[in-house]
Amino acid sequence: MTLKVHNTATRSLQAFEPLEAGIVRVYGCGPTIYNHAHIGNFRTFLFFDLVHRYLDWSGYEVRFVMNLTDVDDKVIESAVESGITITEKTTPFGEAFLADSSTLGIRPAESYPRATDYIGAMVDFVQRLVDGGHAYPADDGAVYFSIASFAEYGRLKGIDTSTLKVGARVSHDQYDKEDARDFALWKAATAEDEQVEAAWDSPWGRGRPGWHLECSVMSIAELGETLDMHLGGEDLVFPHHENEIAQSEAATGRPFVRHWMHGRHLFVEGKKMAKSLGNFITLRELLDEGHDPAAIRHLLISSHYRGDLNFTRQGLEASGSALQRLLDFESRLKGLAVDAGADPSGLATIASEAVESFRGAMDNDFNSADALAVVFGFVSSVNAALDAHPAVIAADRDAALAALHSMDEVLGLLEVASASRVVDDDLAAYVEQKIQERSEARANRDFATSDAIRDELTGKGIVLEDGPDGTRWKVG
RNA sequence: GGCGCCGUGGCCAAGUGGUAAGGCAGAGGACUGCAAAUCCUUUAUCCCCGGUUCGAAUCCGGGCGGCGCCUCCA
Repeated sequence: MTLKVHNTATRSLQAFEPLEAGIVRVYGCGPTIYNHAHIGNFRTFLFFDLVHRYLDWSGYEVRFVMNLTDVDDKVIESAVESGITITEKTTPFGEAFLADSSTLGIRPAESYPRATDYIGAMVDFVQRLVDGGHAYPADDGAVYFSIASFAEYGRLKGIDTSTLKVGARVSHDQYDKEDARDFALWKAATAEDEQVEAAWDSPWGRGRPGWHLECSVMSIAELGETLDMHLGGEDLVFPHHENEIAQSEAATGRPFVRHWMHGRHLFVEGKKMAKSLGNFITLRELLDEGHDPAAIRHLLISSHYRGDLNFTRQGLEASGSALQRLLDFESRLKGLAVDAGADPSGLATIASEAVESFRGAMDNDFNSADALAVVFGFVSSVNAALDAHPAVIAADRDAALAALHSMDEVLGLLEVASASRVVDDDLAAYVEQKIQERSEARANRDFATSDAIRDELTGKGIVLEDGPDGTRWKVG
């Protein structure tokens, strides 16, 4: 059993092996924080989370770093419009992003470096490239990376850069590049940059870093010159990651990334999510509509990260139902009566087989869809076994519960669901008391009273389930 | 124009050579005072046409349909 991951650079599955045994260095390309992240962004970040959690679950020491881009064209433009500095613009959105991530159960990264905290390192990096003949200052005050100096350029995307339709969609007339394909490492500051405090001193005058530069500099600073994994959305393959490889390897002379992994973009109601289509959906909107964050998490990980995923309200409802099945199952196990003299139920075997199947699914390039199927197959098997064996020994019950929770350490579904379903003690006590009253009524076959109590609780969002061992309740 | 992806039951979605996981929804039954939860049964020759093979959803060729990147973008 070994973990196999899809590497964009080779377009094939490769056995994963970290550079340093037992430790995995992962860098994820994070969001640009000039507005709220949308659920498409979160599909990608949930993919990162699956990688993060599964590597951890597999026993690796995971060093996971994700940047927050706080200076680039969009940030500056947005700050100018708002009449504030880039820091004033990005600080609240950075906080909102981390809060949203937490709501979805995304595990915190080891650190979230921001570009503006690494300006000095970026200047040094650019200088290093200039000194090495891989970059040149131009008359327009910018410093460009010379693609001609890096023979491997285009390898990641698998393109021959000479065939690029240069200038087809972007005017290059305004730049003083030696080669139209060259990209900016450092840009000269404009009046607007100065206005929003997005300009710094450098050997080439006042300016600011180019977008591609930050990831190289920060990942190397935080994790070293060679990363085990570098994650991002599919849109970043070219030119962003291609440029990162060029500048990083040109500067260090070492392989930059061992495994490039890219997640597919989310669709919404059958269409690409785009501002022009007006179909951007933020997490906050969905929560305001009353959707459960755990159901959102379920939907966003219910398809393999490299496959298509069309986000629909209907699908979200289905995910909510699926999640409820999981919660009911957990509740059934927790409330299970144990009997030291019970016959063998086979639960321990079912549990260990499920965990192994789960491992197999996740080892296959983090196939969360398959892993989810394993979990639900496990649920069915155990439910059937429990129907056949009303009482089990404690070890069997504990094995089943442990397996469920172990798999959930990776999927994070029950974890998120329980976090959003905390019931205050007063309500819990009230419900317990009502259930007691209802039990007495039922014992007297006073079903009118019994049903009245149940209806009242239903009105409060409490669902009752009568079983042989008493009445269970849950937040519906 | 270049590079690439996808087309599996009503909906969603696994499955890369041996005769189709899982979720949701639907139907029938069991259980229940009635429910809920659960269980059982039930719904697919995998877009089409050829080819390779003892055998293909899975490989090859062609076609039809949908889509992505090549530009800031998760």
